Amino acid sequence: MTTIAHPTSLLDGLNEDQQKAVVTTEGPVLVVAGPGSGKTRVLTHRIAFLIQERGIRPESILAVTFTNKAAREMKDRIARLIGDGAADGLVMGTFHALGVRFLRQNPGVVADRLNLLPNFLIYDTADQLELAKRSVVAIGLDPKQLAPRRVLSRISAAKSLLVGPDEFGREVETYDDEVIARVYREYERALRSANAVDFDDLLALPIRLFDEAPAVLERYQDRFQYLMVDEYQDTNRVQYVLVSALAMKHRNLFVVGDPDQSIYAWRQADIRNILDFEKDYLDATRIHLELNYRSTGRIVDAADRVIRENTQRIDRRLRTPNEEGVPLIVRELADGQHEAQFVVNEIRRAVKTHGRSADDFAVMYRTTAQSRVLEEAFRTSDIAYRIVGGVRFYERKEVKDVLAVLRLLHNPADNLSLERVIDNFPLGRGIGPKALDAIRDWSSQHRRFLIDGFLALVPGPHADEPAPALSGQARAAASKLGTVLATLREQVGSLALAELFDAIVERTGYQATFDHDSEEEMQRWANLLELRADLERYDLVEPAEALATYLEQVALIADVDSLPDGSAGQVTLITLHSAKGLEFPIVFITGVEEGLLPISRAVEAEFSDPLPLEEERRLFYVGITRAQKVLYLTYAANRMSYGRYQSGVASRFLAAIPQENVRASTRSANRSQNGAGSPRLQDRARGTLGSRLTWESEPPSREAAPPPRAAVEHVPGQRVFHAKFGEGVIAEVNARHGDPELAVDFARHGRKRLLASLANLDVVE
DNA sequence: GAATGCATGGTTTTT
DNA sequence: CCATGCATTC
Repeated sequence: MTTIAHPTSLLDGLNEDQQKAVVTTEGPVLVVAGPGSGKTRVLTHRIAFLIQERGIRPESILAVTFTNKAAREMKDRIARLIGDGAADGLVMGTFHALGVRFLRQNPGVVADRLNLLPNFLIYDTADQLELAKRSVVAIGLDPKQLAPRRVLSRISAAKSLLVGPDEFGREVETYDDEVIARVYREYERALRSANAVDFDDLLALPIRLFDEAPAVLERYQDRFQYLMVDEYQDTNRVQYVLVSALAMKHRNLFVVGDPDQSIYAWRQADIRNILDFEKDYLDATRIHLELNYRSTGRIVDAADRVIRENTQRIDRRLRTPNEEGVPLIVRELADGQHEAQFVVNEIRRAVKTHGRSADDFAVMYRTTAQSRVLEEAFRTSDIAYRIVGGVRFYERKEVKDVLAVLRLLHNPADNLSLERVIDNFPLGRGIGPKALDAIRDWSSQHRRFLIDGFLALVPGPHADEPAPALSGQARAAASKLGTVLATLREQVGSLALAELFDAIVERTGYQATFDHDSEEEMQRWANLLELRADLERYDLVEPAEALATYLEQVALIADVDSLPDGSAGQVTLITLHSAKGLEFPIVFITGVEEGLLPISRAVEAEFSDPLPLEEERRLFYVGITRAQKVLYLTYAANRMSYGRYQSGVASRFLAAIPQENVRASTRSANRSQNGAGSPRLQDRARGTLGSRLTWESEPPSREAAPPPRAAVEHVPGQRVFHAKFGEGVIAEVNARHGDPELAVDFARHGRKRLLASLANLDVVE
């Protein structure tokens, strides 16, 4: 082949192992790729290589990624390698997107065998929870006794293991199992009667589809000659079965993963999938990518030392050709607020003095709850930031409300959405439980959808048809709702989505409920306008298809998917889980404390089951290895949880990091750096004399609490930070009595008058 | 049927 | 702390 004499540009700049991974196109291949070892590069170059050098048609290639964002970026990179359009037809996406695709492409079989009509909806986590709750009630149990959340996680786990309600029922061991089996059965029934699927179904139903119609599977097996799966260590049983089935014919299965980055065992991810790959495929080629090109020597070394403590791993050493870099910065802060302010200050300093851009930074944390305090600090600062996850846009009440109407219009079987509309829209007023029961009776009697009961009450040509037994006010209210829904339904397919949005918020009276004088409600309305803008992007889509396309896109969107691919000039606030696969020049990992990282549940289980603790350590490892240049590790001596301060200690994980790689500083070092030494005794005396008011936001533990300090020279114009009020600017200083009284303008709380000795202000900058 | 107020329990992590 | 759910009241 000519490619040997003239090495193709697709191999340029790749090391020997990476090249091998690219050119080994035939047969099963396992790539064990450490963090920063260029696996995305290998994947993109390999796909480009298959198309350009091996002449494989793009539509014969299937690549599964962990997020839509990863898919998008890889497609872009491939286009850059071999030109726009050269990879058209390549199928690349998440497992869930792939699952939907299989279901959508086979509407006949899906309807006949799986009982799903083509307009089926994908229920999100909140919908699932609601459905689980109703299922608990439906079988005559109390959701307070049997937490829907727990039931749901059991159901989800079962589905991930391809265990249906029947099999689950057959294998019950305890009474608890038995009850859950009954809920599971009801949950499935309700889901199907709503013509809906949940996330787990997107993976499990394609497998049932293939079982029911082997010809369909064969078609895909024939088509996808080359399969690639990224993040293989985080696949679960269903995903494993799906991949195995698809790859069975051509056996060109290329999987990439890193057992040390397996962080989804709680989601039924099974690390054995990657560990046993060579048992499943005896002729597999194994390639190791161990050279880390991402991080400095000190960061790589720290990561290596940390992960080395795990027992459940293949021994290997992470190395880097990169320079040693600067030491890691480990810092203890007084509490969560100070931790957040420290992060903000460090970022501001680096931006000002080192010319860093905000998007060079990521702030990571274990639990989403931690993002609150961080956000507060960023909000009162002048630094642009972005939170990945948290309260998801599509989960906001007002957004879900309008989406419920859209979903109902698309899928009239969606009773959950209909009831949401009744509960939350002005139009639903006057329709109470009694009226709803009557309509429900009618619908089951006539074997019609619930929504049809409302439509049957609409005055007009069908007035002679049987209608639900309602009278008076309830009838009038239901009829009115029916009329609006009927009108809206007629407009689906002809109106553009944004216009449909307008019709909805207007005709249902929803828009009128927003109070213009309430800042909060105007924010909600702004959210809806954002939704409207989102809908406008579908103007180019065929109106008949637009609604279906939009709803599907909404359902499958992940938190990180909304992260712009390029730079946005914002600091990224993100959970450690979501950060997997990303990289940033400067990373802060916050809350590196016992109970948080590792999370308390893992600590509690430690002696009976060490695996969760090891997963926590892998999570920390994932976080460390996101950093390219600078890594900060912070923890707080006191942290607020459930409204109370609890004192904390540094995470055991920190102990593994060699001291010579660290520039540590204790809280007191941190303090004295802030100017003046600390005349603690005096101040403490004054502090106890002072009113409780100024102390209320301080940790109750006097020992652990930072002593108040004075002697910091305060001047007007100075930017300061207060644990409770956030950032502010000093407006006046009145020093008549030795202990200066300050007037501070806080961004969020307006002007406050504080005594310098008690306010415990940190000077910003 | 809606508005208000109190009690309760919950935070791991996400497609 | 907070969000949710239930009870009380009108």
